[in-house]
Amino acid sequence: MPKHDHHEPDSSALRQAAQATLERSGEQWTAMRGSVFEALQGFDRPASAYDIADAVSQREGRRVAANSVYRILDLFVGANLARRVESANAYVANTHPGCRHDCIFLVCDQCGRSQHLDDDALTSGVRAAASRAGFLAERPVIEVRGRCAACA
Amino acid sequence: MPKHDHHEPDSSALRQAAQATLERSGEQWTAMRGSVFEALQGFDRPASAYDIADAVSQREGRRVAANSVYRILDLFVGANLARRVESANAYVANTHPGCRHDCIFLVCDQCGRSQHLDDDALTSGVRAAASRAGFLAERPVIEVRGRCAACA
DNA sequence: AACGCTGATGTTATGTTGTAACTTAGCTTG
DNA sequence: CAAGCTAAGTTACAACATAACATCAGCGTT
Repeated sequence: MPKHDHHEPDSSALRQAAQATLERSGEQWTAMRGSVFEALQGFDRPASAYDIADAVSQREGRRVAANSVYRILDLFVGANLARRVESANAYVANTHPGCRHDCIFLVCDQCGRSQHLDDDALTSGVRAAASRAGFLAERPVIEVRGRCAACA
Repeated sequence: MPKHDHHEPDSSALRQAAQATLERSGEQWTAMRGSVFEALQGFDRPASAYDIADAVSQREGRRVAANSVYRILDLFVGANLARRVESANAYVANTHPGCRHDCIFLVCDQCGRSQHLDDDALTSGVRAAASRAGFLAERPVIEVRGRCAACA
């Protein structure tokens, strides 16, 4: 990974992966969608649709309505490019677009940042428990509110 | 359990248990709080603060602001008389006030009803996973969206 | 080029959820 | 009764989310 690259290779790689994933699912990668994705990536914590609308508005020098952002975020969530953090009414970019598994978010009540955990044993345990109760699990929501290491 | 009782003994027992729990925590059980609790109990699915405000307004024949309901719901959640279902922006009465453990909600996307699971192995697993990540877990949010047995 | 189709976005309006700030009422206690 | 407290009322607004309809660009067809 070249250290001298000014264009943040990780984030541009992620953007490209997101684009590829979206296109593979038969959707277009438009300028607007690119802007929304980049704005989303630019936050270091879950961002609300309105946060993103503001960021995109800045970046484009014109008023972008929350409305349009919601549409695109819904698309992203459906295509797994982004995740919704339910307990924060906010969204994060998925760092592994294309890989579609349940995940766990740890959300700091102090700084607002979140980290992402994968633990298939746990998530499949949750699905199994739902199943034993006769429930058809479609979307587990597993989040933990508390204090992150930096804020504890 | 007497079948002929018209006053629904379970729910009045629950109301009494809730009252006892709240009072044990040093808070008053006022008429308003009673109304809110009973309204909450009266729903067969998670109810929003506004749903409850409407129900209480009906029941009391006067306008009750959502505001007041939120205050009381927050109190109830703090005292464990009620739980908030994050993925539904709604509240349910806790059928076991006084016993303060993590719980899992299964929320049906079709009928909106939710059921409550207890699975200490799972919830402590989630807390442990957070802990391993250096995160101080304060409030796990474990919910599953999908279809209930009746709607599947 | 004119047409009509489609998908994406813009625009406006409105609905829903949640808080904040301040006031009023009722109770308790000196 | 006055002071002090807690609960609840009132008003206003902030934040989150959706609905309905208009516009526009691209594209294939005539």
